[in-house]
Amino acid sequence: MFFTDANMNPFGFDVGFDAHAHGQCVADAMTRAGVQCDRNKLKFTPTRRRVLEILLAARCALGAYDIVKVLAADGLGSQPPVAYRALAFLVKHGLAHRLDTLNAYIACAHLGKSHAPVFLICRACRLVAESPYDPVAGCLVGSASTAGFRIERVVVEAEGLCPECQDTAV
Amino acid sequence: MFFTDANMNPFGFDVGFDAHAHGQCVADAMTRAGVQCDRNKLKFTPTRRRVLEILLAARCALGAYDIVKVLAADGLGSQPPVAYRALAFLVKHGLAHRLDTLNAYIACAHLGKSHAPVFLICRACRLVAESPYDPVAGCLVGSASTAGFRIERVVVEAEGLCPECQDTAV
DNA sequence: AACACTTCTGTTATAATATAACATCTGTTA
DNA sequence: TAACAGATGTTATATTATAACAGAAGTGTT
Repeated sequence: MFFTDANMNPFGFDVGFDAHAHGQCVADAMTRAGVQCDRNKLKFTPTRRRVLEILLAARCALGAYDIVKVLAADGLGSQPPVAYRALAFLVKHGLAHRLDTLNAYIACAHLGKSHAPVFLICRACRLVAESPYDPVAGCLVGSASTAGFRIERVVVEAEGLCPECQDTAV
Repeated sequence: MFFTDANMNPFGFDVGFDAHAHGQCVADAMTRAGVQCDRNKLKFTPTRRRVLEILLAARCALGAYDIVKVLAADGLGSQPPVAYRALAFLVKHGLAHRLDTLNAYIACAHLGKSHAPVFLICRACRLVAESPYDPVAGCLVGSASTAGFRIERVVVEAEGLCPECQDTAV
């Protein structure tokens, strides 16, 4: 796993689901997601549930078509729009994130907290560490708005190798 | 244009080619690119030249297939790999950048200086401001390496509206 | 219950982005 | 000149994403 200190590093990165009973962790996250949807009067439908479950279980970034395959195997819709719609819902409501540098999706590791996330992405195993606070965005927003630019979204993604992959990967 | 103070804001963003004789500016940038290629023993072939010229002239982010269309009109290769190869060359050697949030490409606004760029991207007009220094990366790299993660590349892209587009765009 | 309304689902088709693979050409160097 | 590395041209295909429309399911109103 990435970090030893209670799964956190000083910067606040959190791998989310590692070095523990993962099944329980997924279940907990699903419960929290359900509560959050209820509170916000969002419909946590079977497809949306299942897609979040798939992302949580995977622990690493999945492409939309990876999701399509699993859904099809499950007997849920087997066409791309089914997965894309569920992913759009999850991303819109902060239950998952899209990684623009990978064209991939990952479950949110900080459910419930509003945040502009920062990612560390291992290019070998695709494991992703997510930090909930974004020092960059803060800095950028102030500076850009001084210049008259109105920032709506900041993407910060760092690619590299996680400790596990540094020996084996090229 | 974005910034009034000599085309720079306090953060260092630079739109590169605005509010001036753009043709001359493109020509200058092409010359600098040529010099840089010579110095590094890189082959600045006609297709590569032309693609950089197209990006410089456009001033905003272009998709690979925008390039393909122009190349085809020029009688240079008309198939996608022609454009992708030239873009790969330009990006690899720092003459252009890829914007991962847009799947688009833009000429480098800071030729010759090695830099990990930060972008402000207007989602309406696709004009892009580029900062050559990356305070984020510095911060991230230190923190991530403490955690054992080896960062190889950091992507920082802020999307929003430039001053020109804030009134007209939704 | 019947209705209008909105949202979600299922499906077909297609758009947009990107690369694999291979033959050929070109310049450089031994 | 032969051998090599790298650049180009071309065909085909992979990968990622969305448009469009019909139908089903929930919600609220009369």
